[in-house]
Amino acid sequence: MSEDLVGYDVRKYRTPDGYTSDIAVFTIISTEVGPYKPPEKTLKLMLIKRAEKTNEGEPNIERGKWALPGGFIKTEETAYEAAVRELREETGIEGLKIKHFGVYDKFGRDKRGWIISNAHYAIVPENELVKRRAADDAAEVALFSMDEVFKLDLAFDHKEIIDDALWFIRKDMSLTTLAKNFLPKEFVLSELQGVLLTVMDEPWLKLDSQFFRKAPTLPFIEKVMKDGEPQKTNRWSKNKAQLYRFNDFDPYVSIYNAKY
Amino acid sequence: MSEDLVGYDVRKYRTPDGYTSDIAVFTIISTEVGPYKPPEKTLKLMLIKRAEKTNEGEPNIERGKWALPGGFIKTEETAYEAAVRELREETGIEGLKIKHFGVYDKFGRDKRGWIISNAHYAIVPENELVKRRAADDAAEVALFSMDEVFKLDLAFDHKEIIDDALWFIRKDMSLTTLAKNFLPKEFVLSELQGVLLTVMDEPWLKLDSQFFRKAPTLPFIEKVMKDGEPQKTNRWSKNKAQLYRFNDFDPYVSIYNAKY
DNA sequence: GGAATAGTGTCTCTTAGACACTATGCT
DNA sequence: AGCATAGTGTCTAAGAGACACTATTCC
Repeated sequence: MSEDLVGYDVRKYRTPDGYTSDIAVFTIISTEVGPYKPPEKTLKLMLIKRAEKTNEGEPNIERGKWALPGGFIKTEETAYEAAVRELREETGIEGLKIKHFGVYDKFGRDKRGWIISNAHYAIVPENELVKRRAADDAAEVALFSMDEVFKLDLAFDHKEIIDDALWFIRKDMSLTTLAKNFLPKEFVLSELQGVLLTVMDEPWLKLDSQFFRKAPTLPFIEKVMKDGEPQKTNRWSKNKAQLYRFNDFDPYVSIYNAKY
Repeated sequence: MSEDLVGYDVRKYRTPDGYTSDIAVFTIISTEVGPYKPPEKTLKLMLIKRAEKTNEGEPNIERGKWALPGGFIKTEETAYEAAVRELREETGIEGLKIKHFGVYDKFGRDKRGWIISNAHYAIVPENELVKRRAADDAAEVALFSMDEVFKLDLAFDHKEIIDDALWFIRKDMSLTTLAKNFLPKEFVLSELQGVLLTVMDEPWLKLDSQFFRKAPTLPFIEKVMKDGEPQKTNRWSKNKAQLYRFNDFDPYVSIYNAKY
């Protein structure tokens, strides 16, 4: 502690015992259900199984339980930078959407002392997940659907953090173009529909005729064109389908002129 | 630090030197412009002037500059609880809307060491602000309009925090019923219009005929009734105006079915 | 032809947006 | 009467929602 801090009552203003970043890594996994059919999509969360022993051979805290990847923040690093670094260390992936969504600082949440955790969520396109690998004190890495996650024995207060992460993902999926982080650069309307349906539950998304009419008019996506010709693919169907991409339009909505 | 933490490299995983809460206290001040006229409303922020000396007589850090109220978090307290406590200590007000919106943990933001700040915003209805008083190391308290705030010499990285707070207030005003925290329990449509206009800038809000037609249909406000009769007031006009209140409806919007 | 994906045609009903108009009450 | 606030009447055009219909391609 620097000398300027003398004069503050240490008993009253205790400094934290640790400062960490945790990351809820989400992806949407496509399960092929047959040729020329859009695959089923499921939202999955990456968790690691905590090792039995630390690197020093001591019994690890919360050993054997499933936990969010994360760890202590290094000197001269912010919580966000630590999240980026840890995601790279534990999965080998870079350049992803990472967002800070909360602070968990309740005394007693970690038995080792007053440990403050900064919670982030990250979105990984599924094709990037191939090269993931366990690291450091992580014994095992696995993907779970949300149903499965809440049946697990989770470490620390990670159940609460995951609950909150899910809430933020749903909110940001509705209010921002977060969906683009789950999709390839160029995609087909049924892929967008599939991603939205893994998280949102609005009737017009399910009715094809409504969705296919409305979606092309959304101001934040546009047809992929090449030499003046619209580009199409038959990735998922016998019939060719138009490719779309997200543009830079920044949507803004308000409850005061929404539909209800 | 508890014994379970031995084994972690202290040079690599430095613990923070301090953990604080800062609060951006907003209010909307009405300036009377004449009898039977709706008052002009202005968004204001409460700031305190940092004292020249600490309680111990030492020269204070960032002395003389204007700063957000806040302070160190006590043992076994969360950042949110500290914000509630500090707002009470510095203004004498309780039971307000307080929301955490960010963490400021960049190394070097405070010259005393690695001090992490949890930023909150709070909304105060203007009539509550009468009883405010300076406290602790605060020499002076004052309200500033946003124009004035950004001309001041602000302490630490508080300019950045205030910028962000303003962004969150605007967003939450559009997306939640935050406006109700600026209004009395029962209000008149022109009051709601005034509050929204201090922060938002949408054309239909300014056009009376559109606003007065649309607002009564919003699902989250309702007419105040008494004995089956709609309650009216002539608080602001010669003509009697209908009173409204917020109900418990929780609005939900999405960019995918909004208007553009 | 059959089956599946990817759309389009057309109708109805509601709402946004614009602008003129009425209602009330104080001076 | 004049003026200010607080609304309402009425028209037009755009969009939501529903359902039937077409288009393409593989088997």
